[in-house]
Amino acid sequence: MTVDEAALTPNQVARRARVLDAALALAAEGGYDAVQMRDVASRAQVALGTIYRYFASKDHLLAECQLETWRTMEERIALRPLQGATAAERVVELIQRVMRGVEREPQQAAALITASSSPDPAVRDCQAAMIVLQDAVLAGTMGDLDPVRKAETARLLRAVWFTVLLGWVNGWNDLEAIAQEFEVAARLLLADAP
Amino acid sequence: MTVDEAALTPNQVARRARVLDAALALAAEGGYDAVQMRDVASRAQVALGTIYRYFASKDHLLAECQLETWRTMEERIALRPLQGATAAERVVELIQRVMRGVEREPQQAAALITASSSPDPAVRDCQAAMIVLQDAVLAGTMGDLDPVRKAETARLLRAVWFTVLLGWVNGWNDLEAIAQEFEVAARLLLADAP
DNA sequence: AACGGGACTGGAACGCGTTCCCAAACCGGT
DNA sequence: ACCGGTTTGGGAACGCGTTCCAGTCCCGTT
Repeated sequence: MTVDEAALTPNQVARRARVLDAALALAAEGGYDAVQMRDVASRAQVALGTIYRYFASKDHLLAECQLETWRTMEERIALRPLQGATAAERVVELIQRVMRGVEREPQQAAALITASSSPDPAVRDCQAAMIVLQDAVLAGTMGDLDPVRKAETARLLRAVWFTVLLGWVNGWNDLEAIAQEFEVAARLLLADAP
Repeated sequence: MTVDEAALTPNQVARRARVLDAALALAAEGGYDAVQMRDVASRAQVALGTIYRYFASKDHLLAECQLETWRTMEERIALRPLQGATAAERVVELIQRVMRGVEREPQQAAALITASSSPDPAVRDCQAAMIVLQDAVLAGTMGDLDPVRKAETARLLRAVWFTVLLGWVNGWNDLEAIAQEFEVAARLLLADAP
């Protein structure tokens, strides 16, 4: 099973990072299908089998990438907080900021989203971590509101967001529709929030 | 490419039905992974290549199954309408009825959900059809309300539903949590609806 | 009833994720 | 510097979705 366990030698840390970078690069170039494990291995200068010592599956590798990008996104949000006057405005602004990243590398974003909605059990922990992260960020932007309602609303908004993103990846709606649909949700759920 | 085009001979209709039945049976027994195209072929008494004349991919085959089950679900709803007094109650009742089917054949349901959230382009039409169906059923249960708001709310509820179902398939939440989460959404979105 | 073109069968073949194996390289402790 | 174990490299092998092919069957037309 994947080795991990905190205690990685510097070489191992570097290898792991090379693998993640290679996967991200291939995903950016050609999307999910272009991330082929043999190519990741050769681009990362690592043996194919070695990848599987760090990641349990292709989907796990990509989900780990996604988790990473989410973490940096969260930091960026913390550094430069959202400015909208109402909760609805701030939440919409949050989505817009994230969507800018998606527009920059659409194929990569689609690949990561595909992987992190995979039923592969190896992805579960990443999914759980991302859910916690997203709910926290969403709830964080909502100012002061009843904590219970804040948590509920965050979960609902995350559900809407996830669905429209997957809808985009799967080709039912375009990037514009994502923003619109999310705004509708924010309006309906946060009409009365400061 | 998949032959279809309405004009199927009786033999063809029967073959197609056998393939769908075989896929459903295998899915019920062992879930997504147990639906192996070679097994579907032999159980349906059809050559492997023939399946691909009717369905573009494994995911397409299963998504077509899912669409079928949704259609019959819709008919059943039409036959025995929902009884709750408020829109929120009816919507919750709707979900409960559907979830009863899921509980009866959990592995099958999980397999169909997995397939119909696949990025496989061959699945797109099925996804679009299911979205229309679900939105229509949801909007239909909501009594009289501003049509725009009804449509918006239906889309949001569908998003929540889809997300929690996928969460169940992927192992983040159990069947109980699905119902609860959906009830929260219905309460927040339909608090004031008759 | 004979004909011709599309559909079906059985099975081989291909692609890619994943697993396995063995020899070489690495790493912490002596 | 040496040793025993783990890890890595290189590459073959496996499983399953998908494609291809040659021969046979079905079905509407003449």
